[in-house]
Amino acid sequence: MDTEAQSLGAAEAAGSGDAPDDGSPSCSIARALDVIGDRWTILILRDTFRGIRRFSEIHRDLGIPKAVLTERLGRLVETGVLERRRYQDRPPRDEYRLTDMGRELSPVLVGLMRWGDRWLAEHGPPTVLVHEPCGTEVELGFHCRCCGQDFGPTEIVGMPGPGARPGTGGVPGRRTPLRSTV
Amino acid sequence: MDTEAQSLGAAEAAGSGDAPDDGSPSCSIARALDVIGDRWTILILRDTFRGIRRFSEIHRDLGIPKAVLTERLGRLVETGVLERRRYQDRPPRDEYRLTDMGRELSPVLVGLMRWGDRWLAEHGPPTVLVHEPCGTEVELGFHCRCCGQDFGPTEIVGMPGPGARPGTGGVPGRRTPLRSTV
DNA sequence: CTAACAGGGTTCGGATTCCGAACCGTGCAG
DNA sequence: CTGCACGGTTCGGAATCCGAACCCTGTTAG
Repeated sequence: MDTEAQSLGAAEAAGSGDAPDDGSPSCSIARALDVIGDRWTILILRDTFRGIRRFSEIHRDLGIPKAVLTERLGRLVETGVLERRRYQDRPPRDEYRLTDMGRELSPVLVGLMRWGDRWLAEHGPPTVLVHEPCGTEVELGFHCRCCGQDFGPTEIVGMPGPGARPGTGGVPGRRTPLRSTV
Repeated sequence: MDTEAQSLGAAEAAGSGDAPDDGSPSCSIARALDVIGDRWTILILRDTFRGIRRFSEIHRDLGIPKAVLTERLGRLVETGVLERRRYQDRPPRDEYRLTDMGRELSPVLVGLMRWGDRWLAEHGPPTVLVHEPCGTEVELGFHCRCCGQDFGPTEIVGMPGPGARPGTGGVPGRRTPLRSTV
């Protein structure tokens, strides 16, 4: 039988997803989810990527309760994903803009979008993303700088990195013997 | 001033994120979030990618309440992201495995992981993903099949696709005039 | 045969969080 | 002075989440 596993976080295969000692998860996915792991938060970010940046605009667009929007925007600003910036003085109005940190979430958003396009869109993609200079549809995928190749998840393996915690699964520095089961 | 916007879903810039007429959102990101837009759900998927596939293993690994795990696994099976498969008969034991649909979420998971590595990992990435054939670290990014180039989010624009709803923002078929503000 | 145990759940209060509607304060504009 | 838009806060009630306890099936030990 195939008891082999597949990539993604092999280094802490036996650890709990949560706080082993210092209160923060030892997995980058879990840590990322502590910041943006919430439906509303992701939709707010989608809006800011689309240029919808003001409290009232986001509120109108999403139908999100104001109290929740206030809380989510505050948290995003606090963690540095968005910044609050005054864009006019009379009357004073602020908008919420993506920081570099926020902008680097684009692969996650695009990944969700492509997946929804592929598996959940009855009538085809509502929106198509194209490479502006040439108008071709954008691809999102894995790439190897060494081989120059594109490839799928089956060719990926995980191994402990510099931030691996002792006692959370893998022997530090040694490659965890995982292979794809795809 | 720059009132220009950035990619991602331009086609429904004025629409609500939710159900315009048939009860399902007209944005693929929102639709995707209806299926996997939950912290626990994503952590469960992370585990299945790592080869943790049994109820008790996931329960132990995440510390998730059993009732919640039962509900999430049921929903994932129902939507086709996971499948429940018997892997031994005496005693009867099942495991939850990724389907093709589930496996195609890998860019989202990897995107979250890279982002967490880059912005939230104090001591460096807990886990490193490498291209198995050559051992080089995996890159995740946008690619243009036409130009053969890799590029960032600033070179992406959104336009209405075949599944765009009338009255949700853009004129169908016409490119929405968005540019990056990065 | 009986006891003990693991896997995979279900049930049940109590604590959080979410939600929608109403209200509030500031700064214009008429 | 009145009205209005923006960006919130406050406030119950409803939905979720949580941990602990319990349950059923099938297996292994004595």
